[in-house]
Amino acid sequence: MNTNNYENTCSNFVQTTSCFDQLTELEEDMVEKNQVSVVYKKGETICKQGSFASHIIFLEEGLVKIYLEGNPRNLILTITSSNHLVGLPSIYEGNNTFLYSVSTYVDSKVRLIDVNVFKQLIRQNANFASKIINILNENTAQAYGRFFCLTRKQLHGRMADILLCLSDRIFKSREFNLPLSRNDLGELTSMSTESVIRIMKEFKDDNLIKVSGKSIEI
Amino acid sequence: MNTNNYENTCSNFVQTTSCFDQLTELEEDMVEKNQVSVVYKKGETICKQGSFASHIIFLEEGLVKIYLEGNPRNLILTITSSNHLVGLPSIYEGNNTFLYSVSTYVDSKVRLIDVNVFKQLIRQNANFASKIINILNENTAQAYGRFFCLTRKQLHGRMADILLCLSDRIFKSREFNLPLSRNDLGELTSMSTESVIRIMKEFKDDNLIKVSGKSIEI
DNA sequence: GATAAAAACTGATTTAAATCATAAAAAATT
DNA sequence: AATTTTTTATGATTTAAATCAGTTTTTATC
Repeated sequence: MNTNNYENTCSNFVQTTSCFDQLTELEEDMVEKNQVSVVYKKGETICKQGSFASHIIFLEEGLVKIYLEGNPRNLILTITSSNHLVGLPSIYEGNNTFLYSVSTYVDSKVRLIDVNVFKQLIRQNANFASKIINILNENTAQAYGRFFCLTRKQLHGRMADILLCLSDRIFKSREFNLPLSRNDLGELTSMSTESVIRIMKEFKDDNLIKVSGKSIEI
Repeated sequence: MNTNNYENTCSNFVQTTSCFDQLTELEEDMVEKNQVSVVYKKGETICKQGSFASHIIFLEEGLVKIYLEGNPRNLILTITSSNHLVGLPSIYEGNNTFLYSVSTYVDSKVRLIDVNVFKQLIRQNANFASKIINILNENTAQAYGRFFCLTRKQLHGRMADILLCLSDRIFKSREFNLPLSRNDLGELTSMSTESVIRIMKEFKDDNLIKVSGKSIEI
């Protein structure tokens, strides 16, 4: 990975959530007994920034946005797809609330794991903790990339970056149906909805992308 | 902590680096034997983004900036003072380079701890790993706050935020000698040096701050 | 299928902040 | 102490991007 290249910052790499592989049978059992499966419909909110974080969220299937609430506009930190852990930063001492809100773009299936069980697993299983550290650090690397991108690049660069990242990391195809609205793209790139529209139009006119309805081809 | 209040984002809270308290005597010994102490003069670079991260940096004494290199301008992620660990995000699998550069504002004393020893400690001591997770998560919380601040607030808000944070978290006084240049304040607030100067002047004219030389009073 | 509501689009206008140009002051170097 | 270099400062100009105002299209709801 080129660390001087602040690209592909909309989401993180596919994290093999191998952290669970580190658990003993007993520990796996403990997780099993202290989790619930929940299905969310498209557009629903899984967790709300500032509310008590009683559980860690494992996204089994679906697509969600992780965002900071702001007035009047939110800031989308990442788009996250299947098999990712969400809400890890809420497990540190002295903070038991969600740092961000999470809501779904499509129907999604999650497992909610008791946060205390999760903390206990970290304290008793160093290999598990080590994997969690890996995940946190990867998220940090991604956050820094986005940080740079949003504060130093201008509109066209930010838009291109996000479209490429969605293509590379989320949909893994040059052609995909984008469930994000223009407003969401705005909250993701930190620009106004009108600017998103204008730039998308320019990209279209320059034959960089093809748009028809929700379908986008790069 | 009010999670909807994106303030005080220049630095993180004083992290009691209690992570080392979790080590056994044997482990402490291992750290002891695999670290070196280095003294850096003001303005020197401790580590360079993209270079191999062979060690974790423990800042025993001093003041440093942690920043992403950019052309033409850098982005300062945080200002860090004594007793903090630096370079933790570099320890994840598949990445062995520094995510950021670090350089000193004042003469500083650091201990460089072998990264492999550090990784081993994490894998063998879950309590240690748990503390590291705490630190990482606190850093993440801070980064998100800054993220929001830099992308959603405008110049005056960003400047005020940084000055207050420096006062609260770094110097712990309403009056302090600021070793950062106007250019650094710009890289910290993501604005041009000229804008920093203009806004500082406005704050001065409005009697929000008093400036004489490097000394600032809020 | 009609109506309401939300999202997408377009052009005109405003504004925040960068850039440019240049000077003064402070710090570092000889 | 004289010099060069760096930092701070100030005003004029430009520019990127937001805001505003309005229309069209799509989606959701009755």
